[in-house]
Amino acid sequence: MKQDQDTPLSPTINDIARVAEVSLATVDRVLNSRPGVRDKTVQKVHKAIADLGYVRDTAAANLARGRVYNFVFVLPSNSNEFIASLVGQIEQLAASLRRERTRLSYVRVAAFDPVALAEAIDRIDASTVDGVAIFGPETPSVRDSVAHLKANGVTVVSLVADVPSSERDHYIGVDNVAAGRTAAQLLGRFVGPQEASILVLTGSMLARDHLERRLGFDEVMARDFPHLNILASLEGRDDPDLIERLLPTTLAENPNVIGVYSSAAGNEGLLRYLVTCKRQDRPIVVAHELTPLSRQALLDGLFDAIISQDSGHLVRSAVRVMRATRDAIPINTAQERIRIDVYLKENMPP
Amino acid sequence: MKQDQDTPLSPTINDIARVAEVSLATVDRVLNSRPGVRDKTVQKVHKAIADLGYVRDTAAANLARGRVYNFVFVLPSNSNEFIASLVGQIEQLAASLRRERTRLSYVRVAAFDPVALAEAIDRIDASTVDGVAIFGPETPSVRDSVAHLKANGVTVVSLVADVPSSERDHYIGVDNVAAGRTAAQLLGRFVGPQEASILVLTGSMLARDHLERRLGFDEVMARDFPHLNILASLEGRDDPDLIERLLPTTLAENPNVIGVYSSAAGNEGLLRYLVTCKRQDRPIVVAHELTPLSRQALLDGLFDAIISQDSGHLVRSAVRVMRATRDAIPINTAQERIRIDVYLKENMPP
DNA sequence: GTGAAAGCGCTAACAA
DNA sequence: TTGTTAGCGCTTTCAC
Repeated sequence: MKQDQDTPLSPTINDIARVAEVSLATVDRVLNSRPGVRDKTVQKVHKAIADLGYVRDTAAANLARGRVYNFVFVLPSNSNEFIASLVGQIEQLAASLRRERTRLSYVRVAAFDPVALAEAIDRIDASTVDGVAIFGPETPSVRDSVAHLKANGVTVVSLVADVPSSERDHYIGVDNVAAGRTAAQLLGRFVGPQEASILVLTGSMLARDHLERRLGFDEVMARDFPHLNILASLEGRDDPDLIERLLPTTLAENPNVIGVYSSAAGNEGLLRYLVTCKRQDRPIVVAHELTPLSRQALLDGLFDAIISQDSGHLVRSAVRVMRATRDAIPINTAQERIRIDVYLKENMPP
Repeated sequence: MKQDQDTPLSPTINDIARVAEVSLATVDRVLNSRPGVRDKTVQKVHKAIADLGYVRDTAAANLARGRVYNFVFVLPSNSNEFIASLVGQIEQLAASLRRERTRLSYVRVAAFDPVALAEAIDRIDASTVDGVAIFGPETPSVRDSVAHLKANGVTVVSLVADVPSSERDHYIGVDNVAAGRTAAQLLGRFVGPQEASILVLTGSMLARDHLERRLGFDEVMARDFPHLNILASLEGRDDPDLIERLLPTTLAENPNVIGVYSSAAGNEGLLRYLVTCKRQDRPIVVAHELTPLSRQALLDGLFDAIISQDSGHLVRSAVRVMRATRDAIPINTAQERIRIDVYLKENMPP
């Protein structure tokens, strides 16, 4: 390519029709692989497409079709900052996507409740909805509901927590095992070489993302930091109050804790505990998700690092992937890969 | 919004024309703020737009306009992996943007050479090019060339290294001061509390990005790690061979170096030196830009962390910003902010 | 099996 | 100052 400033106009279906000596309608039939065209004609058209290097103008196609994309997000109803930020991103993107014939909406479902989730999925009207992005636990009933949606031609992606055995078209979220590994590497390096204990706060071992993080964390801790003793997880159910209550007891039983990995939501409870600690007794803390609270904690030196995933990217990526799946065009996997972001107070976005 | 599955069709200019009791052409004139419409009529149309909540369909507008975006990237001609990856991203995106009426091309210009850069910019044909993304040093002659382009209606963005005083419309790249700060925080924590020296490798102090990184680095080192002695920068001019030659001398003169911050390109030279070190003598290394070479170094334990910026994101962002500027539609600053990525071997993309 | 023609939402001559 | 009309590239009846 290099500098190619002259702009040879792209060929259109008119050019193809002319070259292949058929009508526009026939070209269209071939392009959309609709039936009712003789094999020989199909070949002619394909040849013309190849010869001219034709690429279809999706915008024009969607305009003609009158296509309006309608996507629904299904989110947990417990409201922590991460979910709130997801909601905010959906609403913001919904506004700006209006000019692109794309409608976004969301429904909320009780957290950690597979039955409610399956019901919510079943309530989605497959005739008006083009795609659904689901953030929730995976169970057989959920899988059935997803399969049913898909059978009705709806695109389904999983969000934040994958549901690998289900029928989803794509997973939009980080590799949670790798996120756990990253947390371990960071925390292990930050606490230094002394022998001591590490506390892991988790949400629910039913949540696949939480489980995977713990797996990755343990793996790297065992491999690279054998002098550290990893305590059994504290299940906080993403509930700040519960966490605040559980922490003092656990830490009293284990006076040797110099590091904490907060692998789920509920940072607020942890922070309420941390501010009560004397400066020099405070453990090194690695937590998840950059939110107003955790960013302040980073600034204040209460947290030492944050592992995060960009909620804006999650939402935009979900929409792009659902749209591309709908249009049967390829997706840019590099662009859609959700990064495991590492934030220190120095590289936080403003 | 919540669940809003019924899809009320968006109003079109036809609806506005009907409500405002004017013709399509008049609505169009108002929408594009073209002259020749009575004030009163303008008001009527604006009222109808507001009442109906109209948003213009950009795809249809571009189709009708027959608009084809033509963007040119100006890149340094010295080829290190980072620039190679930028080129790869441009070529890849160019291919996929064909379906979106957008043409991408690039020109290469001698690195660290303001005169050549200004000449290259002057050679760009403002009548066929809609936007230019420039990665290069800022000098008065460059500023003049940029101003000239802009005067001819071309959108100009700076890429990777900002040129704040010039006339560019936007800067696409990381905050390099913050990147330097991040490197310092990471390196300072990783090397531990012992008194020792840190070596900083830079490219050229003429390059604004390199300079800014050094500033940020020094700032945090002085603030948080006063026990570390930061040596004067080694200017490697992004040249692996030069770096490989300079390193042994410098390190012999400063036997106490336990950490290296490689703040520019030329990692290859550093690596050639590192493999010759005995395992236990190797310094802790924080480098810039995730590339095939640096990712392997991370895996091999030769590098301890990488500060990076996503080349795919840079290129996509540049294109989106140039397009939005051209269409005078708002840009999503959160989406266009280039992250300061921190990579450990655990969170590298595959 | 294939083609002609109308139309998606918007723009741009050209008239009036 | 305003309106009419013919497209942009593609899809979709409805004929043949």
